[in-house]
Amino acid sequence: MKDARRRILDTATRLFYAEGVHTVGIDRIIAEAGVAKATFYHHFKAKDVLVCAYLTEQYDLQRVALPAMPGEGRAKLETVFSKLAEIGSAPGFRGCPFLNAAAEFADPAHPVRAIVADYRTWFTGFMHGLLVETGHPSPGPTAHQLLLLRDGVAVSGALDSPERVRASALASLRGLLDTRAQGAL
Amino acid sequence: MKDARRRILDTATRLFYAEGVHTVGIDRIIAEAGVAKATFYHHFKAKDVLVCAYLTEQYDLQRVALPAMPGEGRAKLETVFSKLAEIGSAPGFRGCPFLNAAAEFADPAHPVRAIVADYRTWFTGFMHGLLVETGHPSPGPTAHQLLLLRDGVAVSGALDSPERVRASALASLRGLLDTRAQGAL
DNA sequence: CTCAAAGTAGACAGGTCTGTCTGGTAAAGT
DNA sequence: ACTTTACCAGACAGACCTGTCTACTTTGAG
Repeated sequence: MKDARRRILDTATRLFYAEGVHTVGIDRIIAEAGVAKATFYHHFKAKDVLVCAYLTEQYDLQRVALPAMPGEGRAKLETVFSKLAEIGSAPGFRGCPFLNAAAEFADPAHPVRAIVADYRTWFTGFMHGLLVETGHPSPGPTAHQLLLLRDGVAVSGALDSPERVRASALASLRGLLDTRAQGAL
Repeated sequence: MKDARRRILDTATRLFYAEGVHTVGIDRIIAEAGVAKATFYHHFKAKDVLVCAYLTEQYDLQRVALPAMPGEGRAKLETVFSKLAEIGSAPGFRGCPFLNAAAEFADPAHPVRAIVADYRTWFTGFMHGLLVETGHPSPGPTAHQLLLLRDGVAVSGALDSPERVRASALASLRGLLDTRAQGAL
């Protein structure tokens, strides 16, 4: 079967996300994916490579899905955060895969951290673009504030009761966009 | 020496925070603390107990330090977030110990997660109290929004360049407090 | 048809981890 | 003087981890 690599990556995605990268071993992945160990190491030179492949795929998925959401400018911002809050309050949500992975890899020089940094840079730029569309007076600082909000939604969705997340996310978004105190102080 | 327990906890705090809980082993802790293995297991029945002691101590420290900060009501809120941003942009900052620990313990029933949940409940209540002092019209939802902001500051301080964190934290705080769109939508 | 690529099963080496245990020392209270 | 408590040094068991290896089978392209 040609889809052994696909099965490995799907299984790893499920287990890494649900239980963490370090706690899930290769033996578990190959057992649940139904592949032999040699097959695994044929497709992925080491476990770290698999972890990077997992995160890169998540990055690629978001990079396609978020810009494809409906709306323009401010409406799209509301749609994006509404969707983020919906995901973050859904059952099975275990936080942002990038934040969870970064917490498990303390070394900032690790390749995993580079992928996380790339994702964050991309997300901030995506926010910046939408803010420029709306004619926001300080898109740079505000884009970073929206990154903070995104992180808060992801963390709180994983750790707190999910009911409040959606309301807080949208209220915060409006607070950040409507205030007159945008700049640094 | 009676301070073996203290040395163990100090060493564990330093290593757990800097490198993560799972990646730091008992052997490493006892070596750097300069204690025998039997001494370690005399004071802490298991590694998990040490992890809980580490987090509980961090919780206790914050529970004392934050309310003791200067100011009243809104001024205290600004002081608190200013301090959080300062810590979050200092060298050596590796994120919030509670969030990092929670990311390493996927099981919500684990004792570590209970400590994290307690901390978050306490922090939200602390915010709520300060908001009530300021006469804020919707202290409940806003307190939760400030929890999200706190999470964002902690995460971004660990993963992004620290310069922007302080400005974003205070601008976001003002945005959340000054907006007219507080409630759920 | 042939042959390389991709697959299976599973043993194995070498390392790390937690937690237990033995054995002995030092100090401190009673 | 005695006994308990805390401490040190380090061996050890048992589990688990990653990554390599042998040996064999399947499959698909040329």
